[in-house]
Amino acid sequence: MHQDIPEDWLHPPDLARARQVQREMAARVVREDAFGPVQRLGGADTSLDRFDPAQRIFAALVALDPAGEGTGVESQAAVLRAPMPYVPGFLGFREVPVLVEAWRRLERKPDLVMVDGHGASHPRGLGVACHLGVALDVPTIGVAKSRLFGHPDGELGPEPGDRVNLVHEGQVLAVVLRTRRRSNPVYVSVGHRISLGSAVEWVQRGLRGYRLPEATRQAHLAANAARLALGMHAEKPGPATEGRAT
DNA sequence: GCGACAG
DNA sequence: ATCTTGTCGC
Repeated sequence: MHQDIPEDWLHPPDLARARQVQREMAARVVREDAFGPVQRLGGADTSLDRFDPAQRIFAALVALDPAGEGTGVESQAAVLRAPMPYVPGFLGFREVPVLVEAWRRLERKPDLVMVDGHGASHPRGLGVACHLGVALDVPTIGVAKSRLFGHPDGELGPEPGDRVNLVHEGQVLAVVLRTRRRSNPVYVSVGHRISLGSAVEWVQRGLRGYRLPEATRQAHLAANAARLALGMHAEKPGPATEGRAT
């Protein structure tokens, strides 16, 4: 029922092709609200150990009740060998494949997903949040903890709720949002099938007293837990080292 | 040529 | 991204 994802969208042969893919996929990003009632809010994040000789990346996809106090409804994890090293601007090619695997394991798919990382606030308009959203054709929001591209419009106020636009050549790429007093801001951007205004609203609505919205916060904890749990098993160096989790 | 550079 | 307890400040 779900179309297959083009091979190059997940595993381009080289960086030149990857860059080309990003431009193609960026053209498919929908920056308007295109989703129904959010009965389940998703959170996506990955975890890894720099020194893992197996180069594994653990992913977690969690589903929460948007109105709940953070109680996760479902959580799925997956692990894959890193397709490529980390290169700023190409994070999607490292994280999306394993995130897609975790997504497929969810029994019931979230209606909107908050991804840890930038969305459209990216050099070519395809941060990991857009990448995942377009690949799955699912509504996503990018919630990053630091800047990648563009510059803050002005000075950010100290109060929770204060915000400034992240701009580049007159275009608004994201909203730099103060979610907590005395905490660094988060960068909220369009992932897919949502407007920037709605993205910011959802992030604010998803806050539960921490710097990050509960969805990505829980995803972070789950990805970490998956790594610590599954990471104990001795990995086998095989030709096709593709693992699973749950 | 020199910085900047999500996770 | 991750290694890590207590501790200083609001």
